Amino acid sequence: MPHSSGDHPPFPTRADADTRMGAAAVPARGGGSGIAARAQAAMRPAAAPAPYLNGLNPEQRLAVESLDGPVLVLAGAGTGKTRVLTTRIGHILASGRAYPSQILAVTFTNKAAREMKERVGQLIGEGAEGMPWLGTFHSICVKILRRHAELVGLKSGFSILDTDDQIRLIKQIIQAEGLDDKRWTARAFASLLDGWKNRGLTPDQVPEGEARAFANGRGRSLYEQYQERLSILNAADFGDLLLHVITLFKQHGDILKEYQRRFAYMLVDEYQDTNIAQYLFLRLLAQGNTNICCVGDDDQSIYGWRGAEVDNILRFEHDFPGARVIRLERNYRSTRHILAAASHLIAHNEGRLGKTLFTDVVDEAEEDMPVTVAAVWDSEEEARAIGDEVEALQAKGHSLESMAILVRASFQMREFEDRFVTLGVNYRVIGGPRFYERMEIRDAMAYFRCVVQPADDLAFERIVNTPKRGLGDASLKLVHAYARANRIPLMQAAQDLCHTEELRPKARNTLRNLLADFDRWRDQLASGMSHTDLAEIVLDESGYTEMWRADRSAEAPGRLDNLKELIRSMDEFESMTGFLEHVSLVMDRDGQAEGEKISLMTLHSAKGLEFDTVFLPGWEEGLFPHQRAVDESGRAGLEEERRLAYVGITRARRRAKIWFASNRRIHGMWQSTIPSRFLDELPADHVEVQEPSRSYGGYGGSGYGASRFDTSDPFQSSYSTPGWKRAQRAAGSGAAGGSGGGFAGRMGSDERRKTGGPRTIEGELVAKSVADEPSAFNIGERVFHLKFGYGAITGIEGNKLTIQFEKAGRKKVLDSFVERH
DNA sequence: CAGTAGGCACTTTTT
DNA sequence: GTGCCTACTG
Repeated sequence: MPHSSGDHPPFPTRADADTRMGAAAVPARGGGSGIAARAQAAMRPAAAPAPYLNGLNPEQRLAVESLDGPVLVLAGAGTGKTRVLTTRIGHILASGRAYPSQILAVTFTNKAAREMKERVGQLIGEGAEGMPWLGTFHSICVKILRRHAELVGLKSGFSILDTDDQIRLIKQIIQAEGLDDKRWTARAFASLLDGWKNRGLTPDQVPEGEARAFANGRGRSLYEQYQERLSILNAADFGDLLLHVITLFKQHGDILKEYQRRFAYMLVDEYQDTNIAQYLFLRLLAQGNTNICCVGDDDQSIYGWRGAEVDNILRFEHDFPGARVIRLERNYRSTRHILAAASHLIAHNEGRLGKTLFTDVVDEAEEDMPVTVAAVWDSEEEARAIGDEVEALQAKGHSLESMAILVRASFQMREFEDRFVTLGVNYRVIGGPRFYERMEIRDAMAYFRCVVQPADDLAFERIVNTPKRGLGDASLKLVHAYARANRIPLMQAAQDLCHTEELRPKARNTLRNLLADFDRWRDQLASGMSHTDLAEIVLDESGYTEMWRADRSAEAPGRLDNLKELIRSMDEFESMTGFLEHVSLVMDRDGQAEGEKISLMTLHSAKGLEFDTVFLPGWEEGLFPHQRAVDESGRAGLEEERRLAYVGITRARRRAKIWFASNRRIHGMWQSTIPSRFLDELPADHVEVQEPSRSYGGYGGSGYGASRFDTSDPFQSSYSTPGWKRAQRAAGSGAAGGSGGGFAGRMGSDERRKTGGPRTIEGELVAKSVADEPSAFNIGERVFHLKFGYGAITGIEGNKLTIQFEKAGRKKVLDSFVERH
């Protein structure tokens, strides 16, 4: 369908209005009933161009209308990506090209799936139910697998293991192999396994070298045993959901063909986050039908560490011959300063497709604010200063909802929480442990699983002695051995053992009672009791609720609340089984929106969100970019950190405020830090360096730190002057003053550490936390420390010193941060 | 078998 | 500094 350039306004006002109005912490919603009505109108036969296309800019429109063949939409931050996706679906439907059931639309998270469902629903004017194949990779794969489970060695009712179950299962296998489970931890193997599955590797496909590297060459055999156990348990882990489908497609061409035929159009959101397995899945389907549209932003790929392959998006044109690449570069979210800062920063990455974002967004209410960078003495002052700014903005009438603090690592959150509690500022932490990952919820779920699936060994193990019933290791070992010997589920083994003399009478009795309980609950469920009532009965009669009621700890009441909430949420499901399936796939819970609050989260969980004001604390070498990312992944790691910085800045609509501290407590020890290299990479024209506040120097301005600090770090003193960039570069090549640690070659090559010598790669600035040599200091020596001043050494462990400071009290510090006096 | 003390490690997180 | 896991002891 040819499109003329005259039938839409040059500047799409709708999306613009959306970003301007929304103060809420959610992506701008597109359209309302108006669009729905227009979409419906569009479905009537008419010669006029479909009205739902009206608000789109030329590139967006092209992306919506290029329906045939592979399309890659490179959508920069804030360029209306979701809108394109949903409108494209609407367009496919409205133009009568396919039925809703013929469209495969995959997202990464349940949240994204939900949002898309909602928006498509609005667009086409009907409930979300019309799109059975809109969902996450995992939920779609489960749907496919349930139909063909037998072909991959499962039964259709297979259960899905969560990470917890997975770890416990691996631990059992490692122990059964007689391996040292401290040297070869279950956690380590789990992540190895995860990596393999992310790459679509079945046990026989794991490269020899990698398989050998674990447990003295037994990696492959462990993987095989693990899969065998899963098959016996009739269970699959998250990785399997994709892997099994890939195997299924590869081994059964007829089935693959069926799905290729079924999916007339395929859409993929956040393509830069796909891993190899997901890529293979798409690739197999796209072999029969090339109408695949992937939307993503290579600059926002921040999940490489969990298997995402930026390469998937970088290689798209190669992988899908004849692909059309459409760039969305008009940004509807941020002011020019924010966009310029982000673009300039990300331009330092090499491995990218390259986009040039531009914007017309202006903040009329205030003068166009440059991105600000502010220096503070330590993390405490950072929290104090940001708290002050939050209150100042609030006083000017800005809502807390429009602000967010984005940190690199969750340990940074605590100080802000403390500060907000003190100030009485309402805050909300986004991310963190999910509802269904809480201990009490998992325990409760395990009870339910045992009722529904008597063969669910992992669930049974979890609750057999929770609450404490006196069924300890000894008794459990017997049950285990018996179950394994007879290849039967644990519960059945327990049943059998109750009729023998092997168990101690007390344990036997307890066990018999527990099994009788489960039998009774099963009967009740079978005889028509509602699953919510049963759930309540199970938790009460098992003594589980009582356990928490009797618990005196602070969390106990909250846990009881969570259990109530769990039971309440079961109402929405038809059966216990339906509920369990939902929970294993949808591990999140929305809600908690009440009240006006500032949001506190990691940079990772901020992706996809936007706020008027974004605070970005902790821009220091070692923390951001994180030392470990650089150490473990070299240049690639650094580039991913930079993308994270890009994501952080581009979350801001109006104000982006960056902070760095000169001192931070890491692993319980105070360390001097220097500003992040990312600060160097911001364009001076769009950045304003804030003068250090009066409190700079900490300790009530006693001054002993500040004066010393100024002279000891050339970069610091010059940061607030126009020549700050040059000054910092000078600091890079010259002496690093007393701030400790070698400062070798900022932005060096990505070569791994040279053999021998101290670790000084890529501007290693965080001192080593392990001692290579005995400390040069002695107990009793008088020393000087930048942050704490003078003190005497009272203890030494390697390079860690315990010092009694004259003003600051007793602290543990690294020896490289003090000097003799 | 259960409660407690010392040891260790500690980025990011979805399904 | 703190939380979590393990090993020891009552």
